[in-house]
Amino acid sequence: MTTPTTATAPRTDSSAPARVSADLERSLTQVGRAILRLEVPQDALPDGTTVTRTGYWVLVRVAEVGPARLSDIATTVELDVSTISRQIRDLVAAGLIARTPDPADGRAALLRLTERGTSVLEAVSESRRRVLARAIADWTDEERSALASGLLRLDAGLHDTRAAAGAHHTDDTTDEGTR
Amino acid sequence: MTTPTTATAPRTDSSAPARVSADLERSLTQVGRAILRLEVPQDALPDGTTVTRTGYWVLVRVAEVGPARLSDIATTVELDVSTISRQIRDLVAAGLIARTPDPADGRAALLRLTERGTSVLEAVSESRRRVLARAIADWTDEERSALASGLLRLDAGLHDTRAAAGAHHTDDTTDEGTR
DNA sequence: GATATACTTGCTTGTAGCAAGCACCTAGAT
DNA sequence: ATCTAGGTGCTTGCTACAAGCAAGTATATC
Repeated sequence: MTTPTTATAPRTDSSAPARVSADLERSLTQVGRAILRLEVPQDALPDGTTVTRTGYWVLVRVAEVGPARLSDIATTVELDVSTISRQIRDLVAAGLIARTPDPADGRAALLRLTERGTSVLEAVSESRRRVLARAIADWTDEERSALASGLLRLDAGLHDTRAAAGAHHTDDTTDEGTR
Repeated sequence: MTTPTTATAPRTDSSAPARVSADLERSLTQVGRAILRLEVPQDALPDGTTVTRTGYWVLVRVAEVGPARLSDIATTVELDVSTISRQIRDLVAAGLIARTPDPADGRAALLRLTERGTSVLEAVSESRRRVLARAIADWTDEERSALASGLLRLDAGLHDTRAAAGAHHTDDTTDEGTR
């Protein structure tokens, strides 16, 4: 890292842009792993409830997109329907999500958080925010919001990139399969 | 930790710090998922080689910490030795990592990248950087390096936080098990 | 009735931790 | 110097979660 930016590129072209790009790749990967691993402090949950990492993320999205069908949720979280199907199955069993038949389509069901789901989601988010808060305790407010907005923007960019790739090719470029 | 808590009640927040904190949690989780999912474009690899997400990350770290023992690598990537053991096993089988007996300790082996490992690592990083580059194509250099340094700093903070937690309790707080 | 869509389920692969085991290393007691 | 006890480095068996693809079922739509 270090990114001292001092002495603007003493070396050659491999300088600023390339290094920043490498730093980004490196730090994003690292932070990404750290964040994902940090997920879902179980002690923030009531009694016998258990929420997995992906389960948490699904709760977040269901809360955001309101009553929605399973396939819509799959789209917003960018995971396969089958993955979401199982997640929802478990969350429904845990009483965190309610499914009501879609009046407009007998095949589909509308999903929404239950009250319990809402409070569990809030508890988990709160707990995660606390962990995060500790990690950025000595930052200034500007630094924090700069990072937050940078990330939101990056996310949007990644999303667009992927959408564009999908549109052209339908295919892959790093798709998931990893097979 | 000097909670900002500018007067405002903890509940019904919407005050700047609280919102930034929520934005961060939200965007980090999202970007983290996106990044992890993006890993390892297989078409960037030579012939029949396959590298998994975690495998890539292990390569990165082995390259960084030079010839090192398995347990050291496990420490730097913050994963269980058993997980690393299997990853290394596969990477050795793929010819990307070489293990030589540690002259100082008959139980251990020193791990380092092979030439092939180095070039595979480079190819994958390069490819990932390209994807990333597309997502931030219209950013200014300042914005890019601001994000990169913010992330590096955040990562350091998370790392410290975790270290501190571990020191106190040995415990877990969200460890992996999620059982 | 034929085709398309919404969801589920079976299978496979990868990720990850814990626990138990084996091989080797280090020290202390004899 | 030797043997034995305990510690350390790594591997392996087991479990659980995560996620995609493919095939199936049920419902919609034409």
